[in-house]
Amino acid sequence: MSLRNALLGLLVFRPGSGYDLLKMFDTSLGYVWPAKQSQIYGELTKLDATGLIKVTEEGPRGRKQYSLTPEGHAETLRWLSETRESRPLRNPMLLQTFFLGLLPREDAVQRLLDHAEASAKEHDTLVSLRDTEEWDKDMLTVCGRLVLEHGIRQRVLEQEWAHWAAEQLRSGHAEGPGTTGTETADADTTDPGVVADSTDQAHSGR
Amino acid sequence: MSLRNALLGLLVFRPGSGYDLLKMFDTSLGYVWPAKQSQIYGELTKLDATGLIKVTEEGPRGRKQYSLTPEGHAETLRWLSETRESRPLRNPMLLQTFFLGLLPREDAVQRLLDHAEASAKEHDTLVSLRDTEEWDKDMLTVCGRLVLEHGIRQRVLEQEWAHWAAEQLRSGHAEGPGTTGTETADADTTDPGVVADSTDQAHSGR
DNA sequence: GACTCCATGTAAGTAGTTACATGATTAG
DNA sequence: CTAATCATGTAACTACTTACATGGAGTC
Repeated sequence: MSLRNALLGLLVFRPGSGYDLLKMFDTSLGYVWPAKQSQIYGELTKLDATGLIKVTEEGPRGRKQYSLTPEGHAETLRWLSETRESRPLRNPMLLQTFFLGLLPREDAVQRLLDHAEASAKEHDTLVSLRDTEEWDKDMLTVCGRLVLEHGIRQRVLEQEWAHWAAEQLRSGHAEGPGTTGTETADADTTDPGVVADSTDQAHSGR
Repeated sequence: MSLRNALLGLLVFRPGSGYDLLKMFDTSLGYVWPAKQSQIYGELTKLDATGLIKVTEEGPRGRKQYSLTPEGHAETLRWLSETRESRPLRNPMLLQTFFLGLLPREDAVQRLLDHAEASAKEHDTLVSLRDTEEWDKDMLTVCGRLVLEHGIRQRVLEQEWAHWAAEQLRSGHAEGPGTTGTETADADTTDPGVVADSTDQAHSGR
């Protein structure tokens, strides 16, 4: 549903073709909501069919310029005022972190440091974007700037967290995958399962 | 692909049925990678078919206990060492923020404050989880704790950012949608109207 | 006997990705 | 003339969601 609202939102500001919208996704909106060409065109067709947008002009090369209908405009305001969208639910990087203990400890630590470094690079990109860009005062750029600032702070968080986490692993005494490890615990669930039955795991990481 | 790796990852620690895995998603892993019952069962069937897991025991009520095969184990280590998963790509809340300027200013500000408050509540929940839980030293809980800490820091960030953003909107002088119609600004490309007087975008985060 | 929990599965639909296919217009 | 850019579309696939359907086992 969100792609739909993203498209409608963009069309509030000015009419545009699928191609125009695609460019806007690639340069700005895509940071928080990426979309592929095929998905955008498909969604526009659906929006047209439901009457939330309509073709108001046709240009060269079969260009179709879409504009919001009053219903589309109303729908956008409804979406903004009646729904509160939440944070992202899935975080692949944290999923991997959850299982990082299966790697040899130095590898796991390195993993976290790599993440910190990657975040630092992204941080710099975003900061220079913030400082280079013309930031006038229209709604779109004011709000775009709020979003950008979120991204910057996020990258700072990632770095700080990753360094902290690396330190935890380094100093912690959690066993690596090759040692017997978990035996301290196991109070909770019934199964003493623990990985360790086969010794070959010791060096399986690399 | 990630659900697959999440399931394999859990099965490294101990064999379990679809039902067991579902519970683990609901209580821990689901914070970073939610999954529904139907998807889990479907994925397990596929993993069984590809030989990454197999049924090692059958219990009452048709219970099937799955265990990793050596191939499944290798695949998990490959996933951990050879792929680096990235941050979430889509953030519904930020998508909405991008268009917040379409609401009357006080509504937009309120929106951000609501987000701050919701984040504060989540923060408290996570903190009490951290402080209540038994945190022994086995791999799973050590890494789970890293993930939890990320969540806590994230909620702090959300609050700080939301308050900052609300302040930006409050003090900024961009017009709300009621004042000058952006909606009337059609075909001309560069400026969808709505700007206003006063100066400074005082900048920067904290 | 009723209720809850354990346990699995399938069907229909939405959302998103990858890849292919086609052609017009413009700038050099 | 040729390469880049503008412009749209479709087909096949993977991932995820919602809803339905069924039944065994334990417990009050």
